[in-house]
Amino acid sequence: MMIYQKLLRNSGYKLTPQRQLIIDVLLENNQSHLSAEDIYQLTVEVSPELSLATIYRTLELLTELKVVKQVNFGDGLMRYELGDDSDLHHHHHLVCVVCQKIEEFNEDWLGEIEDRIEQEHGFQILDHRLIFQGICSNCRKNDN
Amino acid sequence: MMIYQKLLRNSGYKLTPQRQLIIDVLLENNQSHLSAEDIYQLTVEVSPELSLATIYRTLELLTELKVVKQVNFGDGLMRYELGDDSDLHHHHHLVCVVCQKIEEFNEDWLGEIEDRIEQEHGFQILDHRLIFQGICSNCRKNDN
DNA sequence: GTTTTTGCAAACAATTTGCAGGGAT
DNA sequence: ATCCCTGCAAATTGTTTGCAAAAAC
Repeated sequence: MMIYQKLLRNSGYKLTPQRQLIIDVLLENNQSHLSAEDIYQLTVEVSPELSLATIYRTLELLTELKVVKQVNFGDGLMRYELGDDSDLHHHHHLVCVVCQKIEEFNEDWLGEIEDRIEQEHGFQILDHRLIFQGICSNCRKNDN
Repeated sequence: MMIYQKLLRNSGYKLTPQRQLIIDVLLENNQSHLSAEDIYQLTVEVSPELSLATIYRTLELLTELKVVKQVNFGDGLMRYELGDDSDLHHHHHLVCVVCQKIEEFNEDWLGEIEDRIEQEHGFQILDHRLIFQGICSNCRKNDN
């Protein structure tokens, strides 16, 4: 937590209790791809006065500082995940269309593909998003 | 256009003038990744009484019938593209963060990756979305 | 005591919905 | 005559913003 205080300070921001709480929630639910509303539901128990607006503002700030990354699964809202850049670049998602659960997996084979795209299209790649939609092993067992 | 009439009929729907017009606009702007609002702007010239609500309902219907596919580039609104499934599966996007232009490219190397995921995760893949964000060749030349 | 940061409520933008009228079969 | 389809306006949802008060330095 000292880490985050320092990180904010260095950029001219303060680690307020609200921001601390939001970061805590993100840390505790690391693999969960929380939405702003999800975070609100988790913080409201601890600190009912914390407003959704503050959550959005904090997430915007943390995104700017690269503490969190926004991910859009196309389900109508933004989701946020903690993580450092090096991880995230090789980190993708499997979204189950039955139970909506999101699995993660890591791979780095996009590297060579990116090289090819840069050569063939002259397109300088900064980031990518790869999302697979399908049916997870659990739902396949319960063959819905 | 007969094709679409048949397609709708077979599913119990009618090819109304409004639906026809929306399909025409999609056909004429095939590579354009139009949003609902874009389509509205294009139809309103021809047929000013056509409402945005009808466009949304038509796009929902066409999505259901697999005539169009929704694509979410994470820019806050849904975009729609015509196309048959076989194409779309090997069809990805390069989104320029400078000029917002969207290039397309086709590749099918995700096949082997999908096989691996199915084996390792027991996850049955139905679809995927791969989007690269970066700087297009044009914007690189004008070195912004 | 100035600068951040917050909570509240209002504003906003994209999309959806309820309903009553219009059109096709 | 029924059922599908449409336009309109209102509702909904996710997110952003203006402003005045509270907190941090």
